[in-house]
Amino acid sequence: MANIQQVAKHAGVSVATVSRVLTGKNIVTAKTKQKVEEAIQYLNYEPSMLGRNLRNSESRIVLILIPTISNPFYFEIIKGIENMALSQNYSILLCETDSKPEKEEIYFDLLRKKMADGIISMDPAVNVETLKELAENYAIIQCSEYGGGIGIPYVTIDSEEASYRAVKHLIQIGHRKIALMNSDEKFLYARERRMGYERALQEHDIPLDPDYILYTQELGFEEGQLAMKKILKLEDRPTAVFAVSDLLAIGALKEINAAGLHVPNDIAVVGFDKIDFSNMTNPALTTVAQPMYKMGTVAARMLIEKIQGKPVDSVVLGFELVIRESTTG
Amino acid sequence: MANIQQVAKHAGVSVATVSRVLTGKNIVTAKTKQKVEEAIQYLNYEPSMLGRNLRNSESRIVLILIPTISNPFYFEIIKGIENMALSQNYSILLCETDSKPEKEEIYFDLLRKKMADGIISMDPAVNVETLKELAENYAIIQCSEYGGGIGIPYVTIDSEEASYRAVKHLIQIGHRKIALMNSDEKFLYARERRMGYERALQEHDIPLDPDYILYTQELGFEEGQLAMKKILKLEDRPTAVFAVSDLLAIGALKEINAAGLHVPNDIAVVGFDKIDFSNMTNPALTTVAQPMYKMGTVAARMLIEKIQGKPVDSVVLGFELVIRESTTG
DNA sequence: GATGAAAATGTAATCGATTTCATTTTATAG
DNA sequence: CTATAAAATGAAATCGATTACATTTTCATC
Repeated sequence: MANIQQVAKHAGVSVATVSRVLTGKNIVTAKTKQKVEEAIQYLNYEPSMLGRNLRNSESRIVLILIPTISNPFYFEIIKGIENMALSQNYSILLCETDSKPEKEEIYFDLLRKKMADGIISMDPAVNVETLKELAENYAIIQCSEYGGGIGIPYVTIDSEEASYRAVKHLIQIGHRKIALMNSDEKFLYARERRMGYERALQEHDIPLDPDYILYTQELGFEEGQLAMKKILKLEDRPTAVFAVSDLLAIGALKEINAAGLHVPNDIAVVGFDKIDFSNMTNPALTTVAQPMYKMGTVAARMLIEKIQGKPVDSVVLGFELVIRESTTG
Repeated sequence: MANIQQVAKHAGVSVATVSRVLTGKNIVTAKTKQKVEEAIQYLNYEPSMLGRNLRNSESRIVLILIPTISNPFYFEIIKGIENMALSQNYSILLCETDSKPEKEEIYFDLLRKKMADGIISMDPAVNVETLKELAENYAIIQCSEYGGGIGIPYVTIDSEEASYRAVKHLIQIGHRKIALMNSDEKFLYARERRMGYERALQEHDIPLDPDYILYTQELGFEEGQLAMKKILKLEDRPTAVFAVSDLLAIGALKEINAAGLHVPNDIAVVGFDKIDFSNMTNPALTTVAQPMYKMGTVAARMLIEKIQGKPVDSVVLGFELVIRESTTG
């Protein structure tokens, strides 16, 4: 496979001139340009990014950190990131951490070893201390999930308000016994969503029942089933469930069905995220739609600006409550 | 950020010695080794992969080509590939082609420009001619979907047999009017699955009804709904549907429910792939389980061997019919 | 202590591009 | 036609590692 030397030789010019033709930024005579392009064609030459990247001290690769690839919540975000990144000639490397520090380290190392130019972290479980430390020397953006007050720019939605609106919807259609299926409150968004839940209840003078608040380790289908099993065993059974992820809600749905109960007549269900599957279930799921694609493009743009050394500010995007069959029948 | 020169200087040795300590393959005195390690520690040095990769003429990155990230079918395969790759110090770059040649080209270029060492293609829509051409100079493996007879090693299952077994199951539980929801027969696997379907029918003297065979453009939920709508309009309505992907089957499920019919009492449904969601629906889906994780690890191993210049042979893995509520109630 | 082989280390080339600075060529004006 | 500025091109340094080859050090042996 040809290199730039051979192209230069074949075209009868110096490597500098070939490089000028390649990058297109410098002035080259039309005639020389043609000679060079012919040589490139003839030799089937493709410039090596290995050489270019070393010289430019960049890899043009950005890392996306997600806890698991199995949660469809990330799809649209990833698409947004990818499209923005590709348009700026960056490639994305998808990094599944399984929320394990040792896998995280593998990808952090890629950054330290210059194999990546920056990170978009969507992993709430990520080691915040390490992230903060890395952020001093490398470009890092938090997307969707974020640790507040650690000085790393983020893009997200107002979780408290979204949660408030979801619960308010349930109250407005007549529910007063509403369960909250939340994730571990070590995550900021979990605390915010509980606060929104409480605010909606308080506003309508509904007393808080601690039995109605459940915590799950992860946001998956099985955890939703498990939590729903517990809810169904409560003496004073709730008439509605607000789950902080669609997968949890879908698990709940399945469990309610298995118990021979009807959604939404016996128990109404609200999810969070508006993943594709939320529309495929029976009944279709009422859910909070995050602007995922937008989130992705914004995060990518922020990261690229950060890589270029520009200052970037955090962004809070809007959301939308999508009302479907699981609350209105 | 420090480079190898500075480490060498600080440790009072040559860069060669530092490199020897880094790679660990050459003999270095315990004393010098310690000096170097202290310098590395002191300077917070991380070797740059840009330099190393240029010198070694490798990127240690492999590409995974998938049509869309939204189909959960790819999850487990990707996990398999990733784990095997990581264990061999490769990183994976997930490439969504949207089945568009122009996006494909972006990723092929990464290979040509030495930014990637090889490709695992799972995209049946991939331009076979280009792929074949690339395979002459680069390491390429086909996974799950493959073009036969083009000399590129693949790992897959026996689609014809799997399809045969799925349809046979439907026949054994009493069905004779069985629809096939297939994808475009430009894909080899689609042709193979139709053949399996026909073989099962023939074996039980069930005449082929062309109205019972439907073709969809893609393998998603909406296409399943659409196809099911058509099936429900048939005068002589089938009592069972075999869909060549779980997403199609889930779309069918939803549509059957919407029509007020019951699965499996009115219509039984069988899917293909055993994606996570096939278990989350109501009722849970009978489906053909592909050994996806295994497929991923095998494909990754094959690719790495190919990169190392070793000869590799294609592999056909087993499958399993998972019988659940959508056929047996 | 001298000898020679083996072990440890150093020097310098190399991977393949980009870019600074120097040099040559071209164009413009007088 | 010459002087001069501007444009085009080339030579060589550079990015940061690895490694072939050369050189020095170590150490066992006599």
